[in-house]
Amino acid sequence: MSLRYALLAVLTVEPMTGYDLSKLFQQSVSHVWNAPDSQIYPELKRMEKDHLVVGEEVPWGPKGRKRQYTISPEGLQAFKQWMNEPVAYTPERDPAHLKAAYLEWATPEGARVILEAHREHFENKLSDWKIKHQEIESISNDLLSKRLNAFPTSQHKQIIAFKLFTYEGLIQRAQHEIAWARQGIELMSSFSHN
Amino acid sequence: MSLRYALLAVLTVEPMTGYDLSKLFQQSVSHVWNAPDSQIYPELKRMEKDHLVVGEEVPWGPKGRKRQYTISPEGLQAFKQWMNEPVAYTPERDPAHLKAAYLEWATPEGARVILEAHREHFENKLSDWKIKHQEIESISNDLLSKRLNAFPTSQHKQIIAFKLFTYEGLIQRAQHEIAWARQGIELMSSFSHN
DNA sequence: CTCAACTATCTATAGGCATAGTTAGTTGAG
DNA sequence: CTCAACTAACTATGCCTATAGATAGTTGAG
Repeated sequence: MSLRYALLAVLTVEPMTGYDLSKLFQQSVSHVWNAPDSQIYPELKRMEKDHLVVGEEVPWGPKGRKRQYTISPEGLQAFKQWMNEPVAYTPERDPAHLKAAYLEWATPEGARVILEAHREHFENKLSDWKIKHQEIESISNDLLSKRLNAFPTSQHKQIIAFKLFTYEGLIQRAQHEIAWARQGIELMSSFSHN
Repeated sequence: MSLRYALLAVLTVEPMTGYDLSKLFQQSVSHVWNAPDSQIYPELKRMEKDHLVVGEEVPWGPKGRKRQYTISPEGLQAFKQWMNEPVAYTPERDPAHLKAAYLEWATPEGARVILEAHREHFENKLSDWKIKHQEIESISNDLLSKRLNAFPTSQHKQIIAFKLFTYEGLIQRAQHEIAWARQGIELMSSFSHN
């Protein structure tokens, strides 16, 4: 159900088409909540049916048409309500730690590859999240600029602070995962050296 | 697809019924991979159809029957193969960080409640994971004892080391999440104090 | 003996999600 | 002018998962 609210969050900035939202998700929102377009289009339709957004056909070129979605007062209220509810935590389902618990079944090389891949995976994440953090700090992100413009200057500091806080959390998590993978690699070495 | 391998991992120790596996998941495996019984029973059937496990009806009391599953050579091979493949990372989908990025839409009290709940959620996890860690260290876990008995003593240190490594990672992650929530709570305070 | 708690298994339903297409119009470089 | 790249939107399929409930036998405390 979070997809719905992730979409509403973006639509608080300005009206957008499914395509716009899909691109935005690929570029930026997907760092915290990934969704392919095949999920976004039907969800927007459902949201329209539930009156959370208003869809409107707008021309695009001579013959083309596109559907632009605007958040409705009802949608804004639903979003605010969700924003004041505690997070719905999903049950633990961690493929990396599941596999780690049974590494004795892997060959030494296999275990090493798995741990190296873990490190690499989170090093990529780390670099993505650091870029996002930088973007927020320097307000070089288009969507953030627009968002800030819709709020009084007095609130800008807060809005930025929450986004930096979010990405700082992700950066720290990535660093933790990298450190953990390194521990595992060291553990492997300690086994092969005796 | 991880559920299948989580089940195989447990079945490497000894044959079990769906009920046994379901209880085990609730008590211990669910710390890394949660699954309700309604998922376990049909998955076991599918695994039997795929010849990864062999099901056998055994009597239970005077009239009762239960179905016990034994891992097959084919199942063991499939498990070992999975254990030598890199982890299949799922796309980012983090409800807590999604919400955190838009905390300016929550009321100050709402934001505080969300952050406190995050801290509490991971404090509960932390205590669960610490208990598991302790259990592994002292080998007071039944399943682990049985697992060790099936391996030569020379390998015990390694098997234990990997399990400790797994739970150490989870413990560190919980500590990171708790620290992050605290940072957020402090951030909230800094706003209300001026 | 009886009842509650537990063991054991399974069904149903609906939603979320991954993956892989399909169709049609637009735009800009060469 | 034409073609590739892009914009735009959607469909299909199947798996995975959440939640809820159904059914039947067993065991042990009192």
